[in-house]
Amino acid sequence: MTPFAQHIQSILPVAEERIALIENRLIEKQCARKEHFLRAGELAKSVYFITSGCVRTYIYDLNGAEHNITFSMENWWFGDLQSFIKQTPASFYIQALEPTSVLSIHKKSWDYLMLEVPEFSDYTRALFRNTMFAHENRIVQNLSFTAEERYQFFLAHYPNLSQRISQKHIASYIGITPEFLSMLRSRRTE
Amino acid sequence: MTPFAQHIQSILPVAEERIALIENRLIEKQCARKEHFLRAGELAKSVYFITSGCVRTYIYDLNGAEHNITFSMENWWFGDLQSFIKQTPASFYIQALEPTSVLSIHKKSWDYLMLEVPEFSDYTRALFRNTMFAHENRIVQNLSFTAEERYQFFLAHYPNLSQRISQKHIASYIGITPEFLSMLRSRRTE
DNA sequence: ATGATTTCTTAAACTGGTTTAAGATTGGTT
DNA sequence: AACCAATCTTAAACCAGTTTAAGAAATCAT
Repeated sequence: MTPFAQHIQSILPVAEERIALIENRLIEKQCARKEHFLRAGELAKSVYFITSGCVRTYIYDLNGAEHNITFSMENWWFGDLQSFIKQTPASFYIQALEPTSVLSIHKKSWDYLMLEVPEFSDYTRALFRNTMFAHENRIVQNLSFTAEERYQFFLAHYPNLSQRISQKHIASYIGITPEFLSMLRSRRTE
Repeated sequence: MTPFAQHIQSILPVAEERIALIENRLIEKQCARKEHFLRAGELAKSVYFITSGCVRTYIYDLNGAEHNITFSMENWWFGDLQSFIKQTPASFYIQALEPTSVLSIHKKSWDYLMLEVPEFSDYTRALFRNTMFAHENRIVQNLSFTAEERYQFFLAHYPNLSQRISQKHIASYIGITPEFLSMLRSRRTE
């Protein structure tokens, strides 16, 4: 069984020949480190499932500073979903942090599967629900955790990622400067 | 047509007799100002659609300070969805800010409708997707906006709410103290 | 209406996190 | 191996937002 099929099975049980209907629509693609899958202003024509590597999704604020919104790694989907679903211009940049291999699905295939393969719409409903919960938890943390607590939570919940991603990017993700993160870390190990 | 039926129609087209199947499962309920629909630790047995009034969803942090996570008003659903869907203990408190009338749906009715009424599962998929997008936008704002920008965004996007809700609660929602919000406001009108 | 309670404002002292800057360390490229 | 660029660290000055406190204004209950 492919990693993608295993992933679907981990979310909800689907017969293998039905999974094949989905996999037929996926297209393999590679991106080198630092290459972009998407830039703000473009139209998101696909979303992507990572088979190896990792990416960051980020924006620029009004002062031109970058803010990392999400990291994604193996067996996660990524993409600018609002742009993809509504077919409006993207607000996110998405960049490979490592050489990254993905399975991409085009909007036309997505719409086809949503109509014709009920298992796919069940699967995406579960994905969206999980994402909604994850986002809700992150909002709660942003409102009620200190910088140090957000950093500890990140370490505890994404131990793999914290090895693979530079502190600069982690700092941006939890909403602090790299200098302050460096200070938090030295304070911890003293 | 009832306000609830109108609401569904505004999300996706559904035949009126199918909407009736959903409405049959809804139960009217009232809460006085300051009463709670739910408390952290309880099991969320229902979620609620507001026909009049408004509520706040909030948590306590480790220091015992409250943080408002969401406000909800007419034609919005509210509830601790993670508790409701997963049937785990709630992490949120939900309190009426005004005398509030709701239509509640019990978990058993929800599960029934999800299985037996495809229009309902389509409708909830759309709701979840919209909520996911709204949460994503809020995360972006929390990372990239200043307190003043978050306040201006709140005023622009929820003009009704900002009339009905105390500044203390708005301050908590945007993640600042009431004193600092008061200062921002006086600075603006100078 | 009246008093009691909660909310809002103002202001001074304070703190968590930023900015600036410069040096040390790591990593990528040839 | 050696260079160049990017990342990480440290530290001092700084600022956005908090804390504390006390008075003014609005809201609530009787």
